Amino acid sequence: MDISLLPEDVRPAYRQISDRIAAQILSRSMPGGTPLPSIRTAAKELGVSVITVRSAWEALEADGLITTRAGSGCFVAELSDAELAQRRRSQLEPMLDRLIRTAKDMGCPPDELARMVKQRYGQGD
Amino acid sequence: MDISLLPEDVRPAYRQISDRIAAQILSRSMPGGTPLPSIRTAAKELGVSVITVRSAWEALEADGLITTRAGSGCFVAELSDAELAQRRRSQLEPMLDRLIRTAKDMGCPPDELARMVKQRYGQGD
Amino acid sequence: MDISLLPEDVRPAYRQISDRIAAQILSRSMPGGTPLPSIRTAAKELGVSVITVRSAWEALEADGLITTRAGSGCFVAELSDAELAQRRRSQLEPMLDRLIRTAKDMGCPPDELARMVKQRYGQGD
Amino acid sequence: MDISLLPEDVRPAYRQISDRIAAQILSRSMPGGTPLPSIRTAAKELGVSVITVRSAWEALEADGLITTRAGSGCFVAELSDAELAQRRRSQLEPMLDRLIRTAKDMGCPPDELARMVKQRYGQGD
DNA sequence: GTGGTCTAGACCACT
DNA sequence: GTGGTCTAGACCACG
Repeated sequence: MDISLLPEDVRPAYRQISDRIAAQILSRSMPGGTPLPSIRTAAKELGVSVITVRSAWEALEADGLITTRAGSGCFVAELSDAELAQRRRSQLEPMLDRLIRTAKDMGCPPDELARMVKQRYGQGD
Repeated sequence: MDISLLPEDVRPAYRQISDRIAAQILSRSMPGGTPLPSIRTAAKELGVSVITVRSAWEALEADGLITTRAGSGCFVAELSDAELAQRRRSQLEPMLDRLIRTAKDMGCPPDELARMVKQRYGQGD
Repeated sequence: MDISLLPEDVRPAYRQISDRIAAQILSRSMPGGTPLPSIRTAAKELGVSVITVRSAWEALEADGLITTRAGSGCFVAELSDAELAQRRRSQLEPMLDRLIRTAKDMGCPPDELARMVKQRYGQGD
Repeated sequence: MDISLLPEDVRPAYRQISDRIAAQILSRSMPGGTPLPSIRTAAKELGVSVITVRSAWEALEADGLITTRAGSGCFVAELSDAELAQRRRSQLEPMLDRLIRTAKDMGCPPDELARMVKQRYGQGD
Protein backbone atom coordinates (compact mmCIF):
# COMPACT_ATOMS: atom_id res chain seq x y z
CA MET A 1 0.00 0.00 0.00
CA ASP A 2 3.00 2.29 0.21
CA ILE A 3 1.99 3.96 3.47
CA SER A 4 4.22 4.60 6.44
CA LEU A 5 2.84 5.93 9.70
CA LEU A 6 5.09 8.48 11.33
CA PRO A 7 4.65 8.74 15.10
CA GLU A 8 6.05 12.26 15.03
CA ASP A 9 3.40 13.40 12.56
CA VAL A 10 0.89 15.69 14.24
CA ARG A 11 -2.01 14.17 12.31
CA PRO A 12 -3.87 11.27 13.90
CA ALA A 13 -3.16 7.86 12.43
CA TYR A 14 -6.42 7.57 10.50
CA ARG A 15 -5.76 10.95 8.89
CA GLN A 16 -2.28 10.02 7.78
CA ILE A 17 -3.76 6.96 6.11
CA SER A 18 -6.69 8.66 4.43
CA ASP A 19 -4.60 11.62 3.28
CA ARG A 20 -2.06 9.32 1.69
CA ILE A 21 -4.67 7.26 -0.14
CA ALA A 22 -6.55 10.37 -1.19
CA ALA A 23 -3.40 11.68 -2.82
CA GLN A 24 -2.91 8.40 -4.69
CA ILE A 25 -6.47 8.53 -5.94
CA LEU A 26 -6.12 12.15 -7.01
CA SER A 27 -2.96 11.34 -8.93
CA ARG A 28 -4.69 8.43 -10.75
CA SER A 29 -2.06 6.05 -9.38
CA MET A 30 -5.12 4.34 -7.94
CA PRO A 31 -7.60 4.69 -10.82
CA GLY A 32 -11.39 4.51 -10.50
CA GLY A 33 -12.63 1.03 -9.68
CA THR A 34 -9.47 -0.11 -7.91
CA PRO A 35 -10.44 -2.21 -4.87
CA LEU A 36 -9.09 -1.13 -1.52
CA PRO A 37 -7.68 -3.84 0.75
CA SER A 38 -10.10 -5.13 3.36
CA ILE A 39 -10.11 -3.29 6.64
CA ARG A 40 -8.57 -6.27 8.43
CA THR A 41 -5.82 -6.72 5.88
CA ALA A 42 -4.92 -3.05 5.92
CA ALA A 43 -4.95 -2.99 9.72
CA LYS A 44 -2.48 -5.87 9.91
CA GLU A 45 -0.24 -4.39 7.26
CA LEU A 46 -0.13 -0.98 8.97
CA GLY A 47 0.04 -2.30 12.50
CA VAL A 48 -2.99 -0.36 13.67
CA SER A 49 -6.43 -1.22 14.97
CA VAL A 50 -9.29 -2.02 12.56
CA ILE A 51 -11.09 0.97 14.05
CA THR A 52 -8.34 3.24 12.81
CA VAL A 53 -8.56 1.86 9.28
CA ARG A 54 -12.33 2.06 9.32
CA SER A 55 -12.10 5.72 10.29
CA ALA A 56 -9.78 6.32 7.36
CA TRP A 57 -12.10 4.55 4.91
CA GLU A 58 -15.02 6.54 6.34
CA ALA A 59 -13.18 9.79 5.80
CA LEU A 60 -12.48 8.82 2.19
CA GLU A 61 -16.08 7.85 1.61
CA ALA A 62 -17.35 11.08 3.16
CA ASP A 63 -15.07 12.86 0.70
CA GLY A 64 -16.59 10.91 -2.17
CA LEU A 65 -13.23 9.39 -3.10
CA ILE A 66 -14.28 5.78 -2.50
CA THR A 67 -17.57 3.89 -2.49
CA THR A 68 -18.54 0.96 -0.31
CA ARG A 69 -20.39 -1.98 -1.79
CA ALA A 70 -21.83 -4.11 0.99
CA GLY A 71 -20.38 -7.59 0.91
CA SER A 72 -17.74 -6.88 -1.68
CA GLY A 73 -15.63 -4.13 -0.17
CA CYS A 74 -14.52 -0.61 -1.00
CA PHE A 75 -13.55 0.74 -4.40
CA VAL A 76 -11.99 3.91 -5.71
CA ALA A 77 -14.76 6.15 -7.08
CA GLU A 78 -14.99 6.97 -10.77
CA LEU A 79 -14.14 10.64 -11.08
CA SER A 80 -13.81 12.81 -14.15
CA ASP A 81 -10.57 14.67 -14.85
CA ALA A 82 -12.33 17.92 -14.09
CA GLU A 83 -13.48 16.65 -10.72
CA LEU A 84 -9.98 15.41 -9.94
CA ALA A 85 -8.41 18.73 -10.80
CA GLN A 86 -10.93 20.53 -8.62
CA ARG A 87 -10.26 18.20 -5.69
CA ARG A 88 -6.50 18.47 -6.15
CA ARG A 89 -6.76 22.20 -5.84
CA SER A 90 -9.00 22.02 -2.79
CA GLN A 91 -6.62 19.67 -1.01
CA LEU A 92 -3.54 21.70 -1.73
CA GLU A 93 -5.02 25.11 -1.07
CA PRO A 94 -5.43 25.01 2.71
CA MET A 95 -1.87 23.76 3.11
CA LEU A 96 -0.67 26.42 0.75
CA ASP A 97 -2.56 29.14 2.58
CA ARG A 98 -1.28 28.12 5.97
CA LEU A 99 2.30 28.01 4.69
CA ILE A 100 1.96 31.37 3.03
CA ARG A 101 0.34 32.99 6.03
CA THR A 102 3.17 31.80 8.27
CA ALA A 103 5.81 32.91 5.79
CA LYS A 104 4.14 36.31 5.48
CA ASP A 105 3.95 36.68 9.25
CA MET A 106 7.68 36.05 9.33
CA GLY A 107 8.44 38.52 6.61
CA CYS A 108 9.57 35.83 4.16
CA PRO A 109 8.98 37.20 0.62
CA PRO A 110 7.22 35.17 -2.12
CA ASP A 111 10.30 34.60 -4.25
CA GLU A 112 12.25 33.29 -1.30
CA LEU A 113 9.40 30.94 -0.43
CA ALA A 114 9.05 29.72 -4.02
CA ARG A 115 12.79 29.12 -4.07
CA MET A 116 12.56 27.01 -0.91
CA VAL A 117 9.73 24.98 -2.44
CA LYS A 118 11.72 24.17 -5.56
CA GLN A 119 14.86 23.38 -3.60
CA ARG A 120 13.22 21.04 -1.11
CA TYR A 121 11.15 19.38 -3.83
CA GLY A 122 14.33 17.92 -5.25
CA GLN A 123 15.61 16.66 -1.87
CA GLY A 124 12.70 14.48 -0.75
CA ASP A 125 12.70 10.70 -0.90
CA MET B 1 -2.24 42.79 19.81
CA ASP B 2 -3.27 42.20 16.25
CA ILE B 3 -4.73 38.73 16.81
CA SER B 4 -8.04 37.48 15.57
CA LEU B 5 -9.41 34.11 16.60
CA LEU B 6 -11.04 32.28 13.75
CA PRO B 7 -13.63 29.72 14.84
CA GLU B 8 -13.24 27.87 11.55
CA ASP B 9 -9.53 27.41 12.16
CA VAL B 10 -8.75 23.78 12.99
CA ARG B 11 -6.15 24.79 15.53
CA PRO B 12 -7.27 25.22 19.15
CA ALA B 13 -7.56 28.80 20.36
CA TYR B 14 -4.40 28.74 22.44
CA ARG B 15 -2.46 27.52 19.40
CA GLN B 16 -3.78 30.23 17.15
CA ILE B 17 -2.66 32.75 19.73
CA SER B 18 0.80 31.33 20.33
CA ASP B 19 1.45 30.73 16.63
CA ARG B 20 0.54 34.29 15.80
CA ILE B 21 2.78 35.75 18.48
CA ALA B 22 5.60 33.37 17.63
CA ALA B 23 5.49 34.64 14.05
CA GLN B 24 5.62 38.26 15.25
CA ILE B 25 8.63 37.47 17.42
CA LEU B 26 10.36 35.61 14.60
CA SER B 27 9.83 38.54 12.25
CA ARG B 28 11.23 40.98 14.82
CA SER B 29 7.97 42.94 14.74
CA MET B 30 8.04 42.17 18.47
CA PRO B 31 11.72 42.68 19.31
CA GLY B 32 13.51 41.18 22.31
CA GLY B 33 12.45 42.72 25.60
CA THR B 34 8.96 43.70 24.44
CA PRO B 35 6.48 43.07 27.25
CA LEU B 36 3.50 40.90 26.45
CA PRO B 37 0.14 42.02 27.72
CA SER B 38 -0.82 40.44 31.04
CA ILE B 39 -2.69 37.20 30.69
CA ARG B 40 -5.78 38.76 32.22
CA THR B 41 -5.70 41.72 29.87
CA ALA B 42 -5.15 39.53 26.85
CA ALA B 43 -7.95 37.20 27.94
CA LYS B 44 -10.40 40.09 28.08
CA GLU B 45 -9.25 41.46 24.75
CA LEU B 46 -9.52 38.11 22.98
CA GLY B 47 -12.69 37.03 24.73
CA VAL B 48 -11.22 33.79 26.09
CA SER B 49 -10.42 32.41 29.53
CA VAL B 50 -7.19 33.37 31.25
CA ILE B 51 -6.26 29.70 31.12
CA THR B 52 -6.38 29.73 27.36
CA VAL B 53 -4.02 32.69 27.23
CA ARG B 54 -1.82 31.05 29.81
CA SER B 55 -1.54 27.94 27.68
CA ALA B 56 -0.43 30.10 24.78
CA TRP B 57 2.17 31.94 26.86
CA GLU B 58 3.34 28.60 28.27
CA ALA B 59 3.85 27.18 24.79
CA LEU B 60 5.88 30.25 23.85
CA GLU B 61 8.02 29.93 26.95
CA ALA B 62 8.59 26.21 26.33
CA ASP B 63 9.81 27.23 22.88
CA GLY B 64 12.18 29.74 24.40
CA LEU B 65 10.51 32.65 22.64
CA ILE B 66 9.47 34.48 25.79
CA THR B 67 10.62 34.58 29.40
CA THR B 68 8.29 35.11 32.30
CA ARG B 69 9.04 36.67 35.62
CA ALA B 70 6.33 36.10 38.22
CA GLY B 71 5.05 39.39 39.56
CA SER B 72 6.39 41.45 36.71
CA GLY B 73 5.13 39.84 33.52
CA CYS B 74 6.24 38.14 30.32
CA PHE B 75 8.80 39.47 27.89
CA VAL B 76 10.01 38.58 24.43
CA ALA B 77 13.31 36.70 24.75
CA GLU B 78 16.52 38.21 23.42
CA LEU B 79 17.45 36.07 20.44
CA SER B 80 20.34 36.46 18.05
CA ASP B 81 19.71 36.76 14.33
CA ALA B 82 21.23 33.31 13.85
CA GLU B 83 18.88 31.75 16.41
CA LEU B 84 15.95 33.49 14.79
CA ALA B 85 16.83 32.25 11.32
CA GLN B 86 17.23 28.73 12.67
CA ARG B 87 13.81 28.86 14.34
CA ARG B 88 12.19 30.32 11.26
CA ARG B 89 13.52 27.47 9.20
CA SER B 90 12.45 24.82 11.67
CA GLN B 91 8.94 26.24 11.80
CA LEU B 92 8.50 26.47 8.04
CA GLU B 93 10.12 23.18 7.11
CA PRO B 94 7.52 20.68 8.31
CA MET B 95 4.78 22.65 6.55
CA LEU B 96 6.86 22.80 3.40
CA ASP B 97 7.61 19.10 3.50
CA ARG B 98 4.01 18.10 3.97
CA LEU B 99 2.92 20.36 1.13
CA ILE B 100 5.60 19.03 -1.16
CA ARG B 101 4.88 15.42 -0.31
CA THR B 102 1.20 15.91 -1.13
CA ALA B 103 2.00 17.74 -4.34
CA LYS B 104 4.40 14.98 -5.36
CA ASP B 105 1.80 12.33 -4.58
CA MET B 106 -0.52 14.17 -6.92
CA GLY B 107 2.02 14.49 -9.66
CA CYS B 108 2.21 18.26 -9.34
CA PRO B 109 5.68 19.33 -10.57
CA PRO B 110 7.93 21.75 -8.63
CA ASP B 111 7.59 24.65 -11.04
CA GLU B 112 3.82 24.40 -10.96
CA LEU B 113 3.85 24.35 -7.16
CA ALA B 114 6.23 27.30 -6.97
CA ARG B 115 3.97 29.19 -9.36
CA MET B 116 0.96 28.53 -7.14
CA VAL B 117 2.89 29.76 -4.11
CA LYS B 118 3.78 33.04 -5.76
CA GLN B 119 0.28 33.53 -7.13
CA ARG B 120 -1.56 32.90 -3.85
CA TYR B 121 0.97 34.96 -1.92
CA GLY B 122 -0.33 38.04 -3.68
CA GLN B 123 -3.98 37.25 -3.07
CA GLY B 124 -4.02 36.85 0.72
CA ASP B 125 -5.73 39.36 2.97
CA MET C 1 5.25 4.12 39.63
CA ASP C 2 7.65 4.66 42.50
CA ILE C 3 6.75 8.28 43.13
CA SER C 4 6.04 9.86 46.47
CA LEU C 5 4.81 13.42 46.77
CA LEU C 6 6.41 15.24 49.65
CA PRO C 7 4.35 18.14 50.99
CA GLU C 8 7.48 19.73 52.46
CA ASP C 9 9.14 19.80 49.03
CA VAL C 10 9.35 23.35 47.70
CA ARG C 11 8.61 22.20 44.15
CA PRO C 12 4.98 22.11 43.02
CA ALA C 13 3.41 18.69 42.79
CA TYR C 14 3.53 18.50 39.00
CA ARG C 15 7.24 19.30 39.09
CA GLN C 16 8.00 16.62 41.65
CA ILE C 17 6.25 14.15 39.40
CA SER C 18 7.88 15.20 36.15
CA ASP C 19 11.33 15.50 37.71
CA ARG C 20 11.09 12.01 39.16
CA ILE C 21 9.99 10.47 35.87
CA ALA C 22 12.57 12.43 33.92
CA ALA C 23 15.26 10.98 36.16
CA GLN C 24 13.95 7.47 35.58
CA ILE C 25 13.98 8.00 31.83
CA LEU C 26 17.48 9.48 31.93
CA SER C 27 18.75 6.49 33.91
CA ARG C 28 17.15 4.06 31.44
CA SER C 29 15.14 2.50 34.25
CA MET C 30 12.23 3.45 32.01
CA PRO C 31 13.58 2.57 28.55
CA GLY C 32 12.31 4.03 25.27
CA GLY C 33 8.85 2.83 24.35
CA THR C 34 7.70 2.21 27.92
CA PRO C 35 4.08 3.29 28.27
CA LEU C 36 3.30 5.76 31.02
CA PRO C 37 0.21 5.12 33.12
CA SER C 38 -2.84 7.00 31.87
CA ILE C 39 -3.25 10.42 33.42
CA ARG C 40 -6.43 9.32 35.15
CA THR C 41 -4.80 6.22 36.62
CA ALA C 42 -1.76 8.16 37.75
CA ALA C 43 -3.97 10.86 39.26
CA LYS C 44 -5.81 8.30 41.39
CA GLU C 45 -2.60 6.60 42.44
CA LEU C 46 -0.92 9.85 43.45
CA GLY C 47 -4.00 11.42 44.97
CA VAL C 48 -3.93 14.52 42.80
CA SER C 49 -6.11 16.01 40.08
CA VAL C 50 -5.80 14.78 36.50
CA ILE C 51 -4.74 18.28 35.60
CA THR C 52 -1.74 18.05 37.87
CA VAL C 53 -0.63 14.84 36.20
CA ARG C 54 -1.31 16.33 32.80
CA SER C 55 0.95 19.26 33.61
CA ALA C 56 3.69 16.83 34.51
CA TRP C 57 3.26 14.80 31.31
CA GLU C 58 3.16 18.08 29.35
CA ALA C 59 6.45 19.21 30.84
CA LEU C 60 8.01 15.87 29.92
CA GLU C 61 6.74 16.11 26.37
CA ALA C 62 7.99 19.69 26.03
CA ASP C 63 11.38 18.33 27.09
CA GLY C 64 11.19 15.65 24.42
CA LEU C 65 11.34 12.86 26.98
CA ILE C 66 7.96 11.36 26.13
CA THR C 67 5.66 11.35 23.13
CA THR C 68 1.92 11.29 23.41
CA ARG C 69 -0.56 9.84 20.97
CA ALA C 70 -4.14 10.88 21.64
CA GLY C 71 -6.33 7.88 22.15
CA SER C 72 -3.51 5.49 22.81
CA GLY C 73 -1.45 7.05 25.57
CA CYS C 74 2.00 8.40 26.39
CA PHE C 75 5.28 6.61 25.80
CA VAL C 76 8.90 7.16 26.74
CA ALA C 77 10.73 8.64 23.74
CA GLU C 78 13.46 6.68 22.00
CA LEU C 79 16.65 8.51 22.81
CA SER C 80 20.19 7.63 21.86
CA ASP C 81 22.85 7.20 24.54
CA ALA C 82 24.49 10.40 23.34
CA GLU C 83 21.27 12.37 23.69
CA LEU C 84 20.72 10.90 27.12
CA ALA C 85 24.20 11.80 28.31
CA GLN C 86 23.74 15.33 26.99
CA ARG C 87 20.44 15.71 28.83
CA ARG C 88 21.87 14.28 32.02
CA ARG C 89 24.64 16.81 31.92
CA SER C 90 22.31 19.73 31.23
CA GLN C 91 20.08 18.74 34.13
CA LEU C 92 22.87 18.34 36.65
CA GLU C 93 24.95 21.34 35.65
CA PRO C 94 22.77 24.19 36.92
CA MET C 95 22.45 22.48 40.30
CA LEU C 96 26.19 21.90 40.41
CA ASP C 97 26.93 25.49 39.48
CA ARG C 98 24.63 26.92 42.12
CA LEU C 99 26.10 24.65 44.77
CA ILE C 100 29.64 25.53 43.79
CA ARG C 101 28.95 29.24 43.67
CA THR C 102 27.51 29.15 47.17
CA ALA C 103 30.37 27.05 48.46
CA LYS C 104 32.87 29.45 46.91
CA ASP C 105 31.08 32.44 48.43
CA MET C 106 31.48 30.75 51.80
CA GLY C 107 35.11 29.97 51.29
CA CYS C 108 34.53 26.23 51.19
CA PRO C 109 37.37 24.67 49.11
CA PRO C 110 36.75 22.12 46.32
CA ASP C 111 38.20 19.14 48.17
CA GLU C 112 36.07 19.83 51.20
CA LEU C 113 32.96 20.11 49.00
CA ALA C 114 33.79 16.90 47.13
CA ARG C 115 34.28 15.17 50.47
CA MET C 116 30.83 16.31 51.62
CA VAL C 117 29.30 15.03 48.40
CA LYS C 118 30.77 11.57 48.82
CA GLN C 119 29.87 11.42 52.50
CA ARG C 120 26.22 12.46 52.08
CA TYR C 121 25.83 10.23 49.05
CA GLY C 122 26.21 7.22 51.31
CA GLN C 123 23.75 8.51 53.92
CA GLY C 124 20.69 9.10 51.74
CA ASP C 125 17.54 6.99 52.01
CA MET D 1 27.64 45.13 46.49
CA ASP D 2 28.91 42.54 44.07
CA ILE D 3 25.48 41.17 43.15
CA SER D 4 24.23 40.44 39.68
CA LEU D 5 20.61 39.45 39.05
CA LEU D 6 20.26 36.74 36.44
CA PRO D 7 16.90 36.73 34.69
CA GLU D 8 17.35 33.07 33.79
CA ASP D 9 17.77 32.14 37.45
CA VAL D 10 14.73 30.25 38.71
CA ARG D 11 14.86 31.99 42.06
CA PRO D 12 12.84 35.17 42.50
CA ALA D 13 14.81 38.40 42.53
CA TYR D 14 14.60 38.97 46.27
CA ARG D 15 15.92 35.46 46.89
CA GLN D 16 18.89 35.90 44.59
CA ILE D 17 19.76 39.02 46.54
CA SER D 18 19.32 37.60 50.02
CA ASP D 19 21.12 34.36 49.16
CA ARG D 20 24.11 36.26 47.82
CA ILE D 21 24.37 38.50 50.87
CA ALA D 22 23.83 35.59 53.22
CA ALA D 23 26.80 33.82 51.64
CA GLN D 24 28.96 36.92 52.09
CA ILE D 25 27.98 37.15 55.72
CA LEU D 26 28.66 33.46 56.30
CA SER D 27 32.11 33.78 54.74
CA ARG D 28 32.95 36.78 56.96
CA SER D 29 33.56 38.90 53.89
CA MET D 30 30.82 41.02 55.44
CA PRO D 31 31.80 40.83 59.13
CA GLY D 32 29.44 41.47 62.05
CA GLY D 33 28.45 45.13 62.37
CA THR D 34 28.88 45.98 58.70
CA PRO D 35 26.08 48.34 57.62
CA LEU D 36 23.93 47.28 54.69
CA PRO D 37 23.19 49.93 52.08
CA SER D 38 19.83 51.64 52.46
CA ILE D 39 16.92 49.99 50.72
CA ARG D 40 16.64 52.85 48.24
CA THR D 41 20.33 52.83 47.43
CA ALA D 42 20.39 49.10 46.91
CA ALA D 43 17.24 49.23 44.77
CA LYS D 44 18.80 51.80 42.45
CA GLU D 45 22.06 49.90 42.22
CA LEU D 46 20.35 46.61 41.40
CA GLY D 47 17.70 48.06 39.15
CA VAL D 48 14.82 46.59 41.12
CA SER D 49 11.93 47.92 43.14
CA VAL D 50 12.40 48.93 46.78
CA ILE D 51 9.82 46.28 47.61
CA THR D 52 12.12 43.61 46.23
CA VAL D 53 15.04 44.83 48.32
CA ARG D 54 12.89 45.10 51.42
CA SER D 55 11.81 41.47 50.92
CA ALA D 56 15.44 40.43 50.70
CA TRP D 57 16.37 42.33 53.88
CA GLU D 58 13.33 40.81 55.63
CA ALA D 59 14.44 37.32 54.64
CA LEU D 60 17.90 38.01 56.05
CA GLU D 61 16.49 39.37 59.27
CA ALA D 62 14.13 36.41 59.65
CA ASP D 63 17.23 34.22 59.32
CA GLY D 64 18.97 36.20 62.04
CA LEU D 65 21.77 37.26 59.72
CA ILE D 66 21.09 40.99 59.98
CA THR D 67 19.47 43.26 62.54
CA THR D 68 17.45 46.40 61.90
CA ARG D 69 17.98 49.46 64.07
CA ALA D 70 15.11 51.89 63.52
CA GLY D 71 16.39 55.19 62.18
CA SER D 72 19.91 54.01 61.50
CA GLY D 73 19.53 51.09 59.09
CA CYS D 74 20.43 47.41 58.87
CA PHE D 75 23.63 45.79 60.10
CA VAL D 76 25.23 42.40 59.80
CA ALA D 77 24.54 40.42 63.00
CA GLU D 78 27.36 39.45 65.32
CA LEU D 79 27.68 35.70 65.06
CA SER D 80 30.15 33.33 66.70
CA ASP D 81 32.31 31.08 64.57
CA ALA D 82 30.34 28.07 65.78
CA GLU D 83 27.07 29.66 64.72
CA LEU D 84 28.51 30.51 61.33
CA ALA D 85 29.73 26.96 60.74
CA GLN D 86 26.32 25.61 61.70
CA ARG D 87 24.56 28.00 59.31
CA ARG D 88 27.00 27.27 56.51
CA ARG D 89 26.18 23.61 56.79
CA SER D 90 22.44 24.20 56.88
CA GLN D 91 22.60 26.38 53.79
CA LEU D 92 24.67 23.94 51.80
CA GLU D 93 22.89 20.76 52.85
CA PRO D 94 19.58 21.12 51.03
CA MET D 95 21.40 21.95 47.79
CA LEU D 96 23.70 19.00 48.30
CA ASP D 97 20.81 16.67 49.00
CA ARG D 98 18.87 17.73 45.93
CA LEU D 99 21.94 17.34 43.74
CA ILE D 100 22.73 13.94 45.18
CA ARG D 101 19.18 12.71 44.88
CA THR D 102 19.07 13.69 41.21
CA ALA D 103 22.45 12.13 40.55
CA LYS D 104 21.37 8.94 42.30
CA ASP D 105 18.14 8.82 40.31
CA MET D 106 20.25 9.00 37.18
CA GLY D 107 22.61 6.31 38.28
CA CYS D 108 25.56 8.70 38.60
CA PRO D 109 27.98 7.20 41.17
CA PRO D 110 29.47 9.26 44.05
CA ASP D 111 33.01 9.34 42.71
CA GLU D 112 31.83 10.58 39.35
CA LEU D 113 29.79 13.31 41.02
CA ALA D 114 32.67 14.33 43.28
CA ARG D 115 34.90 14.49 40.21
CA MET D 116 32.44 16.80 38.47
CA VAL D 117 32.33 19.05 41.53
CA LYS D 118 36.09 19.44 41.64
CA GLN D 119 36.34 19.96 37.89
CA ARG D 120 33.65 22.64 37.67
CA TYR D 121 34.92 24.37 40.80
CA GLY D 122 38.03 25.36 38.90
CA GLN D 123 36.15 26.65 35.87
CA GLY D 124 33.83 29.25 37.46
CA ASP D 125 34.44 32.98 37.35
C1' DG E 1 -10.78 3.41 27.16
C1' DT E 2 -7.10 7.34 25.79
C1' DG E 3 -5.41 12.36 25.64
C1' DG E 4 -6.67 17.57 24.12
C1' DT E 5 -8.93 21.62 25.10
C1' DC E 6 -11.55 24.88 27.56
C1' DT E 7 -14.25 26.66 31.36
C1' DA E 8 -14.72 29.14 36.10
C1' DG E 9 -12.85 29.95 40.24
C1' DA E 10 -9.52 29.63 44.04
C1' DC E 11 -5.12 30.59 46.72
C1' DC E 12 -0.34 31.65 46.70
C1' DA E 13 4.25 34.09 45.86
C1' DC E 14 6.32 37.99 43.81
C1' DT E 15 6.93 43.05 42.34
C1' DG F 1 -1.00 44.60 40.00
C1' DT F 2 1.76 40.25 38.00
C1' DG F 3 2.23 35.06 36.98
C1' DG F 4 2.14 29.95 39.19
C1' DT F 5 -0.42 26.25 40.74
C1' DC F 6 -4.28 23.48 41.66
C1' DT F 7 -9.10 22.27 41.82
C1' DA F 8 -13.54 20.15 39.67
C1' DG F 9 -15.98 19.39 35.80
C1' DA F 10 -17.17 19.54 30.88
C1' DC F 11 -17.00 18.23 25.79
C1' DC F 12 -14.44 16.59 21.88
C1' DA F 13 -11.40 13.57 18.87
C1' DC F 14 -9.04 9.29 18.67
C1' DG F 15 -8.37 4.08 18.98
